Amino acid sequence: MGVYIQVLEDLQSQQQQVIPSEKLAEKCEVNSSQIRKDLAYFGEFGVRGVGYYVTDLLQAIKHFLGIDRNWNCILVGVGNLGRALLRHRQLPQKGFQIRMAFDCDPFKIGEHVAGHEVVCTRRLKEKAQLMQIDIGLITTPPERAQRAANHMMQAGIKGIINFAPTRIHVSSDVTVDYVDFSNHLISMAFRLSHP
Amino acid sequence: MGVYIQVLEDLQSQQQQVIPSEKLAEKCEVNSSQIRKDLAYFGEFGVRGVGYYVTDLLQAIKHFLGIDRNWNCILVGVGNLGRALLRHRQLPQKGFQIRMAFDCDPFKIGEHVAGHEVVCTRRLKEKAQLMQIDIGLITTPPERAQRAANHMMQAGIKGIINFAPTRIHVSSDVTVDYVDFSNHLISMAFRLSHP
DNA sequence: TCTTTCTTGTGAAATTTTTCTCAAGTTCAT
DNA sequence: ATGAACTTGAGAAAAATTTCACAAGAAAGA
Repeated sequence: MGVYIQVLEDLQSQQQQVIPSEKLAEKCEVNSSQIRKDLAYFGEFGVRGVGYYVTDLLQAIKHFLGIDRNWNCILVGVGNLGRALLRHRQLPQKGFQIRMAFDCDPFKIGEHVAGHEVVCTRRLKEKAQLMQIDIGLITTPPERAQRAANHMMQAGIKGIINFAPTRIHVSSDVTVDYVDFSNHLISMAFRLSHP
Repeated sequence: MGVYIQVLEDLQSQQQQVIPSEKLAEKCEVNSSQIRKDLAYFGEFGVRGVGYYVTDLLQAIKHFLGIDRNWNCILVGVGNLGRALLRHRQLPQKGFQIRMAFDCDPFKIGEHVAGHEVVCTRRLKEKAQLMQIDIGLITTPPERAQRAANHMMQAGIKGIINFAPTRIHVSSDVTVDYVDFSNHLISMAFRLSHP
């Protein structure tokens, strides 16, 4: 689904107004029926004999996905990955604002990264409750991930993205998503060794 | 599949010798039949009435996935994400060694990041061919991703992982994998807005 | 040895996802 | 107008994935 946005924004910046599912499929490297099914899922946006109006479609997809608004995020764990995310320009561009950064290392507390002061993780609840935070990003080492998740839950955060390579346990009203690049390398290793 | 490794390594470090699919399923948050199907796919590793021997299983999985060896990688694009990957300790630990780092920015060339000298991207072919490089990581801005891919193909690299948010075109003997965190944030936004 | 309790591996069933196909709507040249 | 060329939306078919259900093997106590 994210691919559609990527490709459509590209088309938009190239001033292309309309695109048929066949061409869009080519660019996204998927089957065109797939695209038509997906797009038909949230309304009739195509025009028969013509195709899809890029701008309208993009807006509709974004609305459907819930990214036609801003989302407040916080990050726990200011290591290499944490810093990369804090500095990543693409996230705010897509409506995901990292509002605060936390770490429990006294050497990091007080430091500034990409305009964010690093705050002690213990103060997460106190700080995060002042603002309505939607999403928490965990970029700690694996042994600290669960504690970070606990702090987030105490602050009422309902969506957690865990970049640490470990499972975490959360109450049933919290959604967790796991991200681990090593998986991509592993999958590549597998594909290269089974030609 | 990567989850299995994560959980099994955890069990191994806890000295647990045997685990039944039911318990493993719990920890991986998947169905136990699923696990048994997956594990049976590359041989009969379980023992009926007992379960799976953690160490043997782990070794078998790693062999099957092709990660019981080292893989030589290079990276193009020494930005925030590139630096995070270069410094990431987990990758070499799992057998993925980033051997060289390239960038086309004259200010970055010559700089050292986590023990890697940053080299001009134009010298990629010349440099990479000295060593047998298996996997190329693209962490450039999107507009430079295709060029990076071209350099990699010229150096005979058959596996590319593209972290840049754009599609790239490669010859049919090259495998590409796309990685984009914004997708995880988008998917989270979707789940939070459809409770 | 026999019985009870576990737990795997796997065929069958159920479910989900992907692809095929085509009627119906749109555009454009004539 | 009319016909030819396109393209969507959606039902049907096909393929892939996930789950169920249970025979058969293993362990342990009586």
